[in-house]
Amino acid sequence: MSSHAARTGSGPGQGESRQDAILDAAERVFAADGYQGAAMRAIAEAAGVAQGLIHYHFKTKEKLFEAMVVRRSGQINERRAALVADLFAHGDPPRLEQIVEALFRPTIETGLDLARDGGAFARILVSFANSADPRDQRLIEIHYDPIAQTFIEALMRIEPGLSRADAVWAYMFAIGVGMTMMAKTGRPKRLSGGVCDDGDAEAMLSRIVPFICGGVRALVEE
Amino acid sequence: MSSHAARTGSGPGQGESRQDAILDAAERVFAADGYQGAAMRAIAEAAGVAQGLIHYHFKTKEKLFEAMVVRRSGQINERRAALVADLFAHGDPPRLEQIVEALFRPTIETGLDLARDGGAFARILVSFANSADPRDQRLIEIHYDPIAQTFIEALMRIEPGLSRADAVWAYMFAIGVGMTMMAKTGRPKRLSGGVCDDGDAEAMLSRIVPFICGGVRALVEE
DNA sequence: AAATCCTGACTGGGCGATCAGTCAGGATTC
DNA sequence: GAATCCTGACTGATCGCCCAGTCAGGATTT
Repeated sequence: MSSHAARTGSGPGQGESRQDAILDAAERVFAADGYQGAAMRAIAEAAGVAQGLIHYHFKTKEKLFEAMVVRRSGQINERRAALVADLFAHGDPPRLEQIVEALFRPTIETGLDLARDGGAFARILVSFANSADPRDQRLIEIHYDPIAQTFIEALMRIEPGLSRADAVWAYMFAIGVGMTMMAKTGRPKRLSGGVCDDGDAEAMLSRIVPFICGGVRALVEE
Repeated sequence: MSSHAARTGSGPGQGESRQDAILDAAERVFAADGYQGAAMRAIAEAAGVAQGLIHYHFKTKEKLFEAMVVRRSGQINERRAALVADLFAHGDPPRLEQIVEALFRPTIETGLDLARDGGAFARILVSFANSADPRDQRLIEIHYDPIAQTFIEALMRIEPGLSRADAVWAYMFAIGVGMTMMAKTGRPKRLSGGVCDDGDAEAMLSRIVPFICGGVRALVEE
């Protein structure tokens, strides 16, 4: 019964390959248990494959993690870049609010519309974006610094009063605020007696966007 | 050479006890390797004690971690509460900027003036404050939610236009921005070509405070 | 001498990684 | 067209290592 099928053609796969199943499982287990806490055995079980197969395809735990990051960050950052490019493609310059929205929407939508992981990748992103570990920072540098520069330049373009240093800080702070949304700790609900829900991405965005824009404009005025 | 001395008095220790040495070492190792990645052996070695002694004093790894959190969060949050109380003790209401500064200064000063750990606890705080793990959230709830409520109420007092929900979000976002400072990833330096330094807490605070205040005021105006 | 502090050897278990071997099916040979 | 060869996907048992935690007993304090 456990057919070897899935990848029907001979060329580049179509349909859900076993490799994709492993990456999906890795996303869930890494999100739930952290990098160190995630066991290759647990990932194999979640993917419904033998543990050996993960090593066959990805060689090591570290490379599996990187492959997982590459897949999702590629999807998300291509979408982000496209949104920003669109905003500047037309005659009139975009509003700051639109830039900030372009920064976050792809992340939450990629986390949500796949649905099978419930924002698992976002949680992984939170923990390793904040890591000082050189291994994690290398991944950030390769896969996230380029899109960061795109946004930093976008900020400078529409807010000419912003120095490059200010724009870098503004970007970092914006990401920090976004972490609040992606971490999904449940703390806002606790602190507010149930009113605030960090599971409702849309409601959060409607607060995050004005908050960040207000912060950026305050830096401009300094 | 390796005297067993250290604790000179008889009662509750004065001077650096072995327990404190273990907690200091735990702070450094947990910060460097994460909770799962930190080995009791490594902590024992860093503290210069036998591994068995850690279990003698703290019983389990989890309880050691909690003891470490309790010690520092106690120091930091008492200072934070005192600062906020001071701000409201006098006739005229404080400025929003002063509240935000009271929120962060104790954390960076407790992280820095002990100097022996170079902000190790701040980094631990970042990783477990963002954790969705119930074990971590329980610690946050017990040791950080009360002071959070204090700040949320302070925000509402000086910005009457802020609803409770807005104040909770504002607090969460502020903490998110503060994470940027505490994580010390080195990313700002990379993104800015060396101009921005997340190791310079004073320089960061001078940007963080206006950014957050601008964000809060933007929420008020909505 | 009682109590507390402390050590270092030890244990069982879980870890990442390895590897010999199975299997399906495409290519090659006759 | 059938026997052979070959390859890439996959399994499950296994390895050596390191982990948190234990414990018997030595050292030190009171």
